[in-house]
Parts: sequence; C-alpha cells; structure tokens
Amino acid sequence: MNKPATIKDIAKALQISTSTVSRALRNASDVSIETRNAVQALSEQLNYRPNKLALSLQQKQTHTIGVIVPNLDYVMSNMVKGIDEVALEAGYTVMVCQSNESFGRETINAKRLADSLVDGFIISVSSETKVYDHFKKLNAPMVFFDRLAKGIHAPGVRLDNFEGGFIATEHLIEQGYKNIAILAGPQNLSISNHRLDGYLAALKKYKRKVEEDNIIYCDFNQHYAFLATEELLSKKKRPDAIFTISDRLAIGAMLAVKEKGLSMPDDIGLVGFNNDPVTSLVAPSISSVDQPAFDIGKAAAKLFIEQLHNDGDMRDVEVVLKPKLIVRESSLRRS
Amino acid sequence: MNKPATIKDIAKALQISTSTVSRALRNASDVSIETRNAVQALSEQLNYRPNKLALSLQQKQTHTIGVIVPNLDYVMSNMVKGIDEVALEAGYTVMVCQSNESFGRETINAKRLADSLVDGFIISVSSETKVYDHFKKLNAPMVFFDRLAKGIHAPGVRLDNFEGGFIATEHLIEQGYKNIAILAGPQNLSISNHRLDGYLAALKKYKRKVEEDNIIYCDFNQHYAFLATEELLSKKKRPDAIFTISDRLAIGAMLAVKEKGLSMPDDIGLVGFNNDPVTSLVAPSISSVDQPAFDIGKAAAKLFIEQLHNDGDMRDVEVVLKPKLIVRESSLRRS
DNA sequence: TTGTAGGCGTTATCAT
DNA sequence: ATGATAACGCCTACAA
Repeated sequence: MNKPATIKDIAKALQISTSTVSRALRNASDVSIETRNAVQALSEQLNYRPNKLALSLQQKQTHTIGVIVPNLDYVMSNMVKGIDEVALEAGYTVMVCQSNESFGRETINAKRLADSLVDGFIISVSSETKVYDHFKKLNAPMVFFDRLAKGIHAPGVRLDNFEGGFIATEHLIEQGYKNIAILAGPQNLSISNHRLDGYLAALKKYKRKVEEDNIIYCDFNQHYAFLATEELLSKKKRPDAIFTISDRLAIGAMLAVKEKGLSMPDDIGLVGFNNDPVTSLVAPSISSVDQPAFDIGKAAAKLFIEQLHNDGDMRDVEVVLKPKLIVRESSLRRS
Repeated sequence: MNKPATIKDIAKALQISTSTVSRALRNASDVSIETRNAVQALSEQLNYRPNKLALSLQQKQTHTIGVIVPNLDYVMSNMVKGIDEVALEAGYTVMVCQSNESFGRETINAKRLADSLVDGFIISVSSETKVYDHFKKLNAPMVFFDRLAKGIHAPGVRLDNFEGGFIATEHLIEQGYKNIAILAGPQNLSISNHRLDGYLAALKKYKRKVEEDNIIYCDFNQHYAFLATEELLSKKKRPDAIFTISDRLAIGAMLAVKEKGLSMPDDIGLVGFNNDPVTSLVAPSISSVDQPAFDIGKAAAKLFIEQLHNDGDMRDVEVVLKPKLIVRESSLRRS
C-alpha cells in the first residue's frame, strides 16, 4: 500500500538535502553526528530500504549472477546450492534459470538475463547445445561449470571426468570382468567424451581390445539406456559389464539386465556415475562415481567473483576436482 | 568491451531526439515511416537492447517473480518448471531461491528479492517456518504453493492433501491391513496435518480405532524415518502397515522393515507420497500418492499473474488439485 | 511529426 | 559539514 520510503522523503522530513541523507546512511566521512543519528533514526522508523534498481542503474552493476543450468536433478541442484552459498556470502543474488536441455531455452534465458539484469553468468550448457555464439554475444563475464563450453575462452570448473571413467573401468577390470561396454552420453558433450576417454585408457592400460560396438552413445534418458542395453545383451559376444556415464542410464541398464533374467553382479557388472542417492536404494545397489557437486558449485562461484574483482586474465583457469568411486553390490564379485 | 548502445546513441547518430527514438522503437503512433525505419535499422545494427533496469526504475515494475522454495527435490523442481513455463510465456523472468528449509535463509532471500528486484513472490514455505511476519512485511503480491502459509491472507495452490492421506489409507485398509501407522511430517506444516487428517478420516470411515502411538511426527529425513519405524516395529502391538507422507520417509521405513527381517507387502504394507521415481526402482517398488507437480507450479504462476493484472481481491482464492494413488508392490497383497 | 523537460532513486562531483 | 547539480537509461506529458 504505502510506497516504500526514499531518500527524498527522509530529506524532506528532516529539511536537509538528499546528498546529506545519502552520506549519513552510508556512515560516510563528513557528516555531523547529530544529522547522522537523526537520519538513521528516521530511516529505521520509515523502514527505509535502498532501491537496488536505482543503485544498479547508477553503478552499472546489479550484484546479481545469472545461473543457467540444463536441469535441476540431484547433482545439479547440489551444485547450485554451492553457488548459492558462496554468492550469498559475497553479497550477490543468484538468478537460476533452467534450459531444460534445450538450446532455444538456453538462448532465451541468456538474452533475458543479459538485459542489464546480471553482472555475469555461471553456466552449465545444455546437452542440445553444439555452438556457443549465443554465449559469446553476451559479452559479459562468465564461468562455466560441470559441462564446459569447448569453443569459449572462459574459466571453468569441472570434474576430472577422464579420471572418473578410468577408475570405474579399472575397477570393473579388477573385479574380473572381461568384456566391458560403455553407455556414453551425447557426443557433443565434453563430459561424455572425457569419461569415454577414461574408459578407453583403462582398457588400454590393461591391454584389453576395444570393441567398437561396445561403445554406445545415448541421450541422458533412462529409456534409451534400457533399449541400448537390451541390444548389447543380445549380441553374440555379450558384454559382462557395463559402465554408464550417469546413474539414470545405469538404472535403465539395470532394468534391462533384470528383464533379460541375468544376475548382477555375477553375469553382468555395472557402474554408474553421479552417486545419486537412488544408487544405494535399488537392489542390488549400484556402484557409482561420486562427484563433489557442492564443491564444484562453490568453486564456480568463487571463480566468478574472483574474475569480477581481479583485473588479471583468468580465461585460462580451469579448476578440476577429483571423483571418487563408491563401490556397491552391482560390481562386487564375491570371487 | 564496447558498452551497450542506448537510445541516446541512436538519437545522436540520427540527429533526432531521444523521445522520437523511443517512440520509433516501440512502433508508437506518431512517427514518420522514414524515421521509424532509420531508427529500427540503426538499432538493429547497433544491437540495441533496452535497459531493463532503467525501465523498471521508471515503471516501478521489474517483470520478475521471486520464487522461494525450501529445496529442489524431484517434486519441487517440477513445480518450479511449471512456474517457469507460465512465467516465461507471460514475459516474466523468474528468480529462484532455495531456503534450504531454513527460516533464516527464507527471511534473507525474501528481503533481498523485495528490494525492488521483483514484482512479487511465489512461495513454498520452509519446514522450519512457524511465523509469517517476514512475508507480511514484504508488502508485495504473493502466491503460495504446495506448502501454504496458514496465517497469511493470500491466494494459494496446493494439493488436496487430505484426499491424498485418505486414499492412501483407504487403500491399505482395503488390502486387509488392520493396524496402520503413519509417519507424519513436522507438526507446523499444513501439508503434514492435512495428510494426517485424511488418514484419520479413513480410519474413522472404516471404524478403525486410532492408536495414538501409531502416529509419529518426524522431519523429512530418511534417517529419522528409519529410527521411527524401528520403534514402531518393536511395539508389542506392531503395526502391519505404514503410510508415510513423503517418499523419502518411505525409503527410511522400508530399510527398517528390511533390517528387521520382515517381508513387504506381506508382513508390512507401505505407501509413500510424491511418486518420486525412486519408488518404482526399489524392490519391492513402493506405492505412492502422485501429485501433479508441474500443474501445481503452472497454476501458481497463473494465479500470480492474474492477481497482478486483476484488480479484484483474490486473497481468498485457493486452487486445490487432486492426487492420484499409484499402487505398486509394497502395498499389494496377493491375498 | 518531433522536440523539450522532468522524473524514477541513487550517488559522485563540485561548490559553499 | 552540507547543498546543488548532473548523471545512469528510459518514458510520458506537454509544447511546438
């Protein structure tokens, strides 16, 4: 109802100028104690709150960070929590937008936020995104996290996905699995490729042959994983273990294995990725590569704020955090 | 690098006044075709984008909605998606803040957003929140969803939680369970109480005695649910079915049942709430009350926008959507 | 059809 | 120690 009080109101009431009020409010240097007290008392009484819009307009910064994420699943929402934490601490507000894995949505979100609403961006790219011009156009500070934008010269925080793929595969090898397949993700995503590279490196280290048709690219979709696994299991030379680069894929794979009447971990071993809580709830529980999601978010926000305040060129900075394998029933042979 | 173009730049370049540019840009009434074309051409060339800050300052509205949610779990993130959808359509941007179920965070978030950043709020209250003064102080349009604020006279969208509690309990009764316990949520949350009321009503309808110690209030926390269930199962008069008002609680309960060596659904029946995907993945799969999360979000956003544009008093509007019971193995007796 | 002036709320600069 | 003025980018009377 009653409009928020402004500096003008206070000035008028106290018969002083707005500039004095402004100074008094900010405890600035040159203000008499009396006026300061008077101003602060009245401002409190009127419940004065500075208008951020006006401030931002004047200072050309909004103290707001635009965060664009492809979804808000378990891992992502933890990362966002990490961003939130650091941003809040540093006096920044966070605007979270979901692209729903859609390139179009991502573009719209970015444009909107760019219209003077945010000081910069913290972004994880959608799985549909193959070109990055819409980000370049933003012409604003940005940090990528989790899913980086290959073509863009900007700092990033990510998991060591290669390592993740490696330890998962190595573990399966050590458990005695001979013919290990992989459900990789979309080919344009670097996380997908890195995990695949880790898989390949592990095979190589242990001198295993790479079977081309043991490598299946599929979207982050449980149903596709189900179908892909069905196909894998009906090959003549059936794999005896599967590494999936996400837990959702792992669930799909597991359902296919069950339907086929095969037992896990005996007939088929399985390792997923993300350490989603669901992995410990299904039977058998699923081994998974854990990533420090919260810390990745925190690191991204820190990097962003650092970039904003530092003048140095940070475009080459890439923070890489380590994954950890959580071994559960799905890949643990009694042997 | 190069600062964004402003109306002034265009005006100067074209040797006309800013007001003319402003008009031309908006295809306003009185502008000669030539100038309009010239302006629009140049604005495109300069990649002109109106400064939303300036606009908001002037028009006293930001076209931004502040969304405050306790968390971003499966259900909530679907609700937010619904809000997003409608808001985007209507030309609004959404700022999502998580309170992490903390009263303090909720208050901070609300205050920050209120500082001229948003036109209003769409809120789901944290489980810690027992008083609502911090919302009243906002003095801005707001709509509550999912978890409503009892003390506040504002429109809301919610599930028919009573109905949800009722159908879950009735189903258990129909399956022949005799002694049905409930893991209710925090006592201050209306969703918790409504589901409990539905449970009580079902018992009453079928003339079952209500055992006071079959009613356990516990936080939305899997571990508490585990402990609570352990306690329930060690009573002399052990319950033979449990209705939990969230799936996370159901998981905790299930783990306790398994540890106790009891079988499900034979010894103990179980029904959860939310229809989280996890319920269909565990063994046995868990029956659960499904809520139309996406639609609830959409309805909330619609209500908000309506409220903003309508002058009518909508404070008494309460949209209530219906739940649906999804029956799975955990409560289906072969009998 | 176009231009001028004032204002949205704030701060920075320059006087006084 | 305080005030006046201009500016941030835009829009809307009102005037020409």
